[in-house]
Amino acid sequence: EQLGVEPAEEAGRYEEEDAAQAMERVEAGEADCSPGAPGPEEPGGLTWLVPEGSSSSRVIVHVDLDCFYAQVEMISNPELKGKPLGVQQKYLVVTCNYEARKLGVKKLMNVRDAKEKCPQLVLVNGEDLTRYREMSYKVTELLEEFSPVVERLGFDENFVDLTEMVEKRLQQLQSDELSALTGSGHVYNNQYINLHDIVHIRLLVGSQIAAEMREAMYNQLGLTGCAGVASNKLLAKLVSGIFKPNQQTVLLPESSQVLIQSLSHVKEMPGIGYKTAKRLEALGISSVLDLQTFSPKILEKELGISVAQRIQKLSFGEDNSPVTPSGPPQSFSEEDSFKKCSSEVEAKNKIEELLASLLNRVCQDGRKPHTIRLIIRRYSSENHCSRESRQCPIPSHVIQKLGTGNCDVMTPMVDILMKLFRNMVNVKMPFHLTLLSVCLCNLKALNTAKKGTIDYYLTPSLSTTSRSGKRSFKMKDSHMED
DNA sequence: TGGGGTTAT
DNA sequence: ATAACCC
Repeated sequence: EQLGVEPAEEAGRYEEEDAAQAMERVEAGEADCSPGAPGPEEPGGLTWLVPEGSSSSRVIVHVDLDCFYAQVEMISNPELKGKPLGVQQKYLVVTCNYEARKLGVKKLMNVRDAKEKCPQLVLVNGEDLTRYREMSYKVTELLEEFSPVVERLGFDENFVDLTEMVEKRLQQLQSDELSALTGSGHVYNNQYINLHDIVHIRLLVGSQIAAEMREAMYNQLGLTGCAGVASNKLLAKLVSGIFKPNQQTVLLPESSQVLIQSLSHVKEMPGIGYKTAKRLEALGISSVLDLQTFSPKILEKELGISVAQRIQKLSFGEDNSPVTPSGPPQSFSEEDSFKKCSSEVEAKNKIEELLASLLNRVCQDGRKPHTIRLIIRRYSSENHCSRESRQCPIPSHVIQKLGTGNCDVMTPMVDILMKLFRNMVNVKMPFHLTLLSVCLCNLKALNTAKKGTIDYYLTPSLSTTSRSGKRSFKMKDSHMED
């Protein structure tokens, strides 16, 4: 899968390969992409080519795992490998492996339709996300080893800013190695590579790193995926999907217009969602070119200056948003959907289940949530996706009990949740819910406050109760609650 | 459409 | 608290 050796029309062939074969191809590729650059004279490295970071352009990689849930299931149970496999949540096949896709199964397909299309389809239940979530974080952690700036997008996608790493590698590069420099994977649009162009060079080095990332994912975690390398997140994401599965593509700047113009509708642009696409449609905007050429003033008036300016820049392939390190999660939530819940007792039982799982997760995380939220969805024929929520601070005495083994923290928290429930739902009237969700958020690190510091005396658990067992002075409640 | 996530207002 | 976006 060395640059330049793969004509686009051959890409389909790789879908027949298994992951191991494809990986072997990656390693076995022959150098091919050098147009025969002149050997730079300076023996020390390439710093002469890069005048003090004059190139402000970035190198971003988007890493996208192939049918992630299905891959995790096949690792859990290798007997599933080679069979058409779907992952089921309720009555939906939320994702499936490539065997199943070949037989006509699509993502988010109804189980009935899928079974009709593909009677041999093997289904596994994927409503419990625990193993997917754990594997997802292993991937992110692996990528963080390459460079700490990793942004998660869902469970199966990550952005990594490779700019600094590429700079370092270029400084290490001996000048005579430049003429032999080769990227890895496909070049979008089969574009000609100019090794005199520092931007090309940097992106090629980015593609080498991307290949190393995919290799590490396969060797260490057994996972395959795609990667896209480009100068910003939008383009990296768009280009990562060009050759699938288990392949990678680099976008050189001269082809960015070809890439974005290849989208058949503005809705395909990441950042333009369902609502915005509908509003654009009402303005007669459906293609990327429509959006590029639309009056900015009118667009600002219709969508607000923020959205208008952002999406119009996106339509030109411009995206200056940084890769924001995700770090640990901001919230933990568990939800369950169902046909009907119409009694308080029923709701309480479901809420207890959700909360019990959450408490395990939050306990493992180590940080403590300071806010709890209950979310419901009411039955209604039209507005299906609308949800309502109520949240409140978790009392500090409950926070302190979190993670302390046999202490019953369920009872006070269920009491809080049921108050939130009755605040949203008039239980004296008939009701019909189709979803319940509990979210623990506003996570704060454990007390690292040291004795003798201000923090120590302002930290209720340390300065009042835990030292002597009795309060040495009284804290104001307002300091102890959120 | 499921079972998650994020940020902006 | 909701609305938009992402998977």
